[in-house]
Amino acid sequence: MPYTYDYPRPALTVDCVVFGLDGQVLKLLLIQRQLEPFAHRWALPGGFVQMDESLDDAALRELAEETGVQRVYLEQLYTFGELDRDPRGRVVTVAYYALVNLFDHVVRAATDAENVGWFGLDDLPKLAFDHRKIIDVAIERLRGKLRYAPIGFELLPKKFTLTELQTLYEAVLDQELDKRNFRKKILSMELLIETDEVQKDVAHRAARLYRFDRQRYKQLEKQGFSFVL
Amino acid sequence: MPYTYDYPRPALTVDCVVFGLDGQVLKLLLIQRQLEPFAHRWALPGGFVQMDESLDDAALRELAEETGVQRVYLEQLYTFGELDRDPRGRVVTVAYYALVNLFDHVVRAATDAENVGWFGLDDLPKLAFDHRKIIDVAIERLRGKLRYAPIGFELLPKKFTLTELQTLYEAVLDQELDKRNFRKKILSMELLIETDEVQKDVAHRAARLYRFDRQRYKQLEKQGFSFVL
DNA sequence: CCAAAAGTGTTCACGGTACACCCATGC
DNA sequence: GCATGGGTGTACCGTGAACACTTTTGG
Repeated sequence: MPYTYDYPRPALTVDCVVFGLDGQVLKLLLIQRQLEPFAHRWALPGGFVQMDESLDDAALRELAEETGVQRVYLEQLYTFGELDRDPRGRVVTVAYYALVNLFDHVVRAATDAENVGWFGLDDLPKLAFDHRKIIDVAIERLRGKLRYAPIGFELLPKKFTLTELQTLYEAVLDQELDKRNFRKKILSMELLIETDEVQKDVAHRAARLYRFDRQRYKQLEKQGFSFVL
Repeated sequence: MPYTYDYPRPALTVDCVVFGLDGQVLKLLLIQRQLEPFAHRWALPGGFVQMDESLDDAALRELAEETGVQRVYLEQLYTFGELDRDPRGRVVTVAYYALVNLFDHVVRAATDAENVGWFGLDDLPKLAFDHRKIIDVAIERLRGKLRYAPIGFELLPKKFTLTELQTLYEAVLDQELDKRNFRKKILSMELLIETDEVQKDVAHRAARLYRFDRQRYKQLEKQGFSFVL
């Protein structure tokens, strides 16, 4: 036990709230804990920050280790430091949220996770620690940010239809949107590239596929443009 | 050295970016460090998180101890955890930002601060650690939030004139606003209470004083109202 | 009576919203 | 040919933006 300090230090962890879109439904990626405390309880993927990695790196590492999810949009959410949030003692956690296309990521449990799974927001199991609270903060942040930043695209495949995009907005914001107005608005921003492909294997007229023009967004952003939907 | 752990732990600090309005100018509260590293260099008030206090409490305590500032609007900003941000080793800091009315707070240096002072944003001294970067993030956040939340009032005295309010917005957002439109907009929200007092000791027509109706805002907020200016 | 800032109304353009029908495709 | 979702245009209204003059007060 070679690690001694002049003053006591809280332990530092990271936790990840991973959102994924499953068709029409927004889901969350949870792991089932193998170890105490809260063994067998579902929880956010996360773990201790190591000395040789930044916080962002720690979040990415834990996510990959415990769930197999890699290369995701990740953003810091909030740092939770209440005194009683972990029965083992003082643990401060830096929470992140991530957005992924659910079908791009085959999840698999590993290290100290005995199981991994996607859960609908209205169907969450009982959670370890204060993870329920962290999730609530993440949902609030996602809702707030979706309208003012082009982050919804992270939840979709690279090529998507306008209806998929609209459905995503409706799912996250939990309100219906007018199809014509939605299309006019999003197309008028000129941030979507119309591909020459259409949907396959649908039992009706196939919809056109679009890509998000990230380059163009970055450029417009520099010129003071701000995304609003 | 009685504090021993199985694994190494980063040290955990809090730092506060305190904004204060000095007439027309937005200023920042800095302390001059007494101790190494960066002795005599200017820095954000802050310090180590203790085991028996939450992060918020730590921020408030450090602020009071080092600068004498108390009872402020305080909000968590971001957590900085790069590997090389402190020459003493791995230190993660949870940054906060605070808004105060500069004239309400007589600052005084104490504990490990050898000096305290207000600095205009365009007139900041060379800063310790990555504090310059933290400040940049705080400014960006303040600008972003000012238009979508009624936090500007925290920078003003309890009773203020509409011109003072407008000047504050102009100072923070760094853009001129039309007087008539500004007044129409802010008054139409019905969040200001017109007092029966006017300015004193001015060499021209005295302006009416207003108060922000916090009660009413909280109520409207519950009903889905959102502040936009 | 002059300087300085307070206070106030109207017009115009644009963007958000509401709304309904035809089109293409697979079965 | 029919069911299913894809795709489109227009009218109205409200809000944001532009803009200039009168009023009050102290010195």
